[in-house]
Amino acid sequence: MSYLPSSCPSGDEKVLLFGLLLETNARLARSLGAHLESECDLPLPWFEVLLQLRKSPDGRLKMNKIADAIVHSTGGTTRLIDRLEEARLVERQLCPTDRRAVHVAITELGNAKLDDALGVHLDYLDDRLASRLCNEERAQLTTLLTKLNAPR
Amino acid sequence: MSYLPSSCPSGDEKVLLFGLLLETNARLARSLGAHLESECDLPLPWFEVLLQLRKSPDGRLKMNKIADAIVHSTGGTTRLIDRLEEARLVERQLCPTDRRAVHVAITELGNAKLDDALGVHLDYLDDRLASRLCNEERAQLTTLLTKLNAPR
DNA sequence: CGAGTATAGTTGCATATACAACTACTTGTC
DNA sequence: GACAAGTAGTTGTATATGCAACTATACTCG
Repeated sequence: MSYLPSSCPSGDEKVLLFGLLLETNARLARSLGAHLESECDLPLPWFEVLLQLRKSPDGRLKMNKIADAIVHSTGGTTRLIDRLEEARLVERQLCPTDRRAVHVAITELGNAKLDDALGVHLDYLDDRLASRLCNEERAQLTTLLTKLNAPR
Repeated sequence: MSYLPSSCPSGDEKVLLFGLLLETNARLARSLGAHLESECDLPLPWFEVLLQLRKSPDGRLKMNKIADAIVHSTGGTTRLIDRLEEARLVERQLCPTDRRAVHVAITELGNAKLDDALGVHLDYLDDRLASRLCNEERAQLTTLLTKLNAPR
């Protein structure tokens, strides 16, 4: 036995938009992850960490900043950084002003790996982003997502 | 020791847009998941399954359609449906025309749960979507994501 | 200064998911 | 109609992640 749709708005415009966002993101993340993994042997979360470190002015960030930037729990981030460190792509450093804190710094090997991965990523983006959205549309999307992402 | 950014384009416009998409999605999914979990005791993936079933004209879908719709592996979907079935929110049914296939149908209890969750979800969306993007912006976003999500 | 509170990070544990191998069934081809 | 190839779903196994409890350090206010 199955039951037919009730009157509740499963087809509501906002619900659909939200679902579309989840789905689009999941597909893109999955295909990028597969690319990076197969061509650079680099899991997507590792790539995200390296990218955040590169974006930071001195190539290092504290654990909690990384956790926030990549939207992981701090516990998960600890383990993720463990794995990156074991692969010599980053290293933990003492924070001179706060002995609780840890600086995570990208290594030379990490930078090389990231350069490699960025090459693959840019190709991927040309294929997957630029071929579907023109410059203006991408700018629009950036604006919209920025609004959506803004804290209240 | 740490190494400074190389010349490679970590700040490229497309790279940033992609990162913004990942981050926005992760934050939204996380906060919605927490809401649904705390207010309806319903994990987000369960909600996604129920929603897909509700959207289907007769309230049932085959395993592989579900897996595709929610962007999971088929193995992962098997276990997810196991859990939903154990909670009596869905049930597996024989497919009369293909004995390999399984129909997953939403139950009365599943429908009730979904109604409940949709209420919470709509409130969430008002707060989180509608307060940041006006109607026209949401329509724009839908268009852009649809293009981005389109198969090649 | 000392007690209480807040913050940074790690760890034990539970769980969700992916991947690959597998079974069962179906479809196409000769 | 039988064999080959393809498809639907499940299962074994490995792993990544979250949550909650914990340790260690820093801050605040009397």
